[in-house]
Amino acid sequence: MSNATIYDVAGAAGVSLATVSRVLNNPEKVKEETRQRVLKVIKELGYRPNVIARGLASRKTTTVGIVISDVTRASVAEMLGGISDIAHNYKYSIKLFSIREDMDVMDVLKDIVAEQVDGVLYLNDELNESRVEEVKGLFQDNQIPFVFANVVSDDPEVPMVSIDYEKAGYEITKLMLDDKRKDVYLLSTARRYSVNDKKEAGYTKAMKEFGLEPKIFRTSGDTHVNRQHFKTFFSDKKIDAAIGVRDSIAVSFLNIAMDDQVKVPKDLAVAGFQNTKYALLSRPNLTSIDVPVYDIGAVSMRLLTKLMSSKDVDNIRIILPHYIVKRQTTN
Amino acid sequence: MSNATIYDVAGAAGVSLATVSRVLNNPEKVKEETRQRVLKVIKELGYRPNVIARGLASRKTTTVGIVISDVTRASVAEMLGGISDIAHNYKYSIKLFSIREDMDVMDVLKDIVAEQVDGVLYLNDELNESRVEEVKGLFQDNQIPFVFANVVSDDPEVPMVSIDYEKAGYEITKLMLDDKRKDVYLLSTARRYSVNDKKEAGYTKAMKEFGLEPKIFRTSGDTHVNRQHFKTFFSDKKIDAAIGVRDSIAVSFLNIAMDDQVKVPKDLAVAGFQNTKYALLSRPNLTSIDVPVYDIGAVSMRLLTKLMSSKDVDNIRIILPHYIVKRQTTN
DNA sequence: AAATCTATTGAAAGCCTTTTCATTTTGTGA
DNA sequence: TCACAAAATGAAAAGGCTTTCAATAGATTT
Repeated sequence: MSNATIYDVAGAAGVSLATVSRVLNNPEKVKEETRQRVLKVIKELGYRPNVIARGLASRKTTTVGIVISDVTRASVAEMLGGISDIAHNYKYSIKLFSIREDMDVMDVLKDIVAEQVDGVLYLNDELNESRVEEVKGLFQDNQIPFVFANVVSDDPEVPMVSIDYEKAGYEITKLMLDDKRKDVYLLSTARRYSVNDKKEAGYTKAMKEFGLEPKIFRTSGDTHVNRQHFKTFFSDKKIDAAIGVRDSIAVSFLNIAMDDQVKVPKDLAVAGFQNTKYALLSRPNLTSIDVPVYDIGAVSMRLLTKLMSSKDVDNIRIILPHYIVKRQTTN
Repeated sequence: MSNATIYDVAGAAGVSLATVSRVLNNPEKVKEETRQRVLKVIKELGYRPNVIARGLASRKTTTVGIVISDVTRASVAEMLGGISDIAHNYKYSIKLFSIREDMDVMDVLKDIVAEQVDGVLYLNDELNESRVEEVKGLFQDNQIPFVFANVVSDDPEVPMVSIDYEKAGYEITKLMLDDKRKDVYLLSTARRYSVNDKKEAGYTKAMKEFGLEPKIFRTSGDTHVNRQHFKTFFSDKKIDAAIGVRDSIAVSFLNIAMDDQVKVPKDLAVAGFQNTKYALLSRPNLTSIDVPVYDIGAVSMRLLTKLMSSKDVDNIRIILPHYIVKRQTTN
């Protein structure tokens, strides 16, 4: 059927392979007339170049590797949407690599290198600085362009696209404090990631400014476990505001508060991060920091294409704007 | 760095390429002693075979293509999780292909063929029978194994993994009817897909059994548009139960009902399909049909690996079990 | 010890392109 | 019409691996 090779096309069009290849890759180098003839044959035969052979010959696969931890997370999926759209525009294919807990990260990355991708997008926001450096080292050694998406690194050499999480953390905390709240908790994750560290830093800064003691409560990311943790909250603690480092954490906290007949936002203000669908579908609607996740994906993919084509890109560290979406869980 | 080729390994180990290749692909064919020697060199040099070259030579890429419409949808992402896990077990890489509205499906699929994937998983549940046949034809012509995941097709030749959506539709409707509800609406989508057709068929069957007229309300999938549509509902229509073909539809309907002070589940029962996180995070918690989305992904990937390795697979049509998760929106 | 197998290895072809370099064709100006 | 530069084309190498086939070495049989 459509397993015609370049030989078949060349034969049918009465030209050499080289010419067919040129028609496809450097059309301006072949005479209009022959070009049309070749294109006609290509169409008739339904010829599509074998991308593998092309990849071997040109040492370019027009494929990018996307490294993720958990596709299931709404933000990851959303980012993937942006990546996919842009990749399609630039005719890049996407290869997905999930890194699960039990895997050796560097080992997976070496596999990715062996896959001959032209570039790598690293999506895992649950990354700390030392890991970032390791990853950077590996890709640089192998001369593979890479971009971190939604990862905050202080290394100026690391190409990244993110929002200013510290500022966001500061602002949302400030919102609570300006509303005369005193016992503002930050609900963070047990494991430490650079992104959440930044949120914590912003939160802490705001609290300190108001002369208040920062109160960071660490919980697992798991909704069910959270539930257990949060239950004790209203009996034990004085609290009038809670900021979840993720919407899902904020919403599950909110739900438990509602079960306990806590008046929101009168006695308790709640806010989340990411402004996912959860925030919209929760009752009352959750105030949240809108992180332009789709855009982070799209922009980082675009940055990657630049890095893959030319060596000198002016700005390899892009901070996208965020804003607070005020809804019913805050005044 | 680690751009050692098979030649380097062969040279360093004092053997021919063929032997190195055998060590990697048919270890039993090389003497224990030499094998160890080669493996040692491979390790030292950090050699990893170039998968592109390997793909060209062996005509196998150990890569599967996953066709999706919208990664963003929670169910798609979840399925992708299952696929990814199993693919990893079998050492397959994943290439992602999104098909957006404005693209020509068959054209994209031909591209996928050109990408030389060893098999294809088609995830789009928004598929009608004729499209399924077209897709099937293309892949069969090109001898590429394929599986439809979460797609219902009546063609016995089409490999597919799904649940029995008709039965599920019947059961959830029956639940409402057994609870003495009379005005049971099905909130479906404007566009017609085989999966939703099945749900509708089950719903209709149950309604007819109770001598009631089926009332199918079609809306767009978009949450915001739904809102407009649904607003009119409580002033205009008599309704005591609503079944959304997706959780998100059910939840947005539920939210609007709650805004209108409708008593749920007393005066209005609501149920959804898929049992996503939305169902869990909504207030009150949404009753939903649990669709084992992760498993559908995992099982279909496993089925695909079978199809890719051997030609005769006993059962190419797998129906997974579903069940109703009763929560607070129904009695 | 000769004959026959079998296990192990190597040489070389092949997979389908791209790309370099050489060659042929075309076009231009005198 | 001729010389020469530019444009168009083709031949062949290269890319890194798998795989067939032939050759060698070692083991087994008689």
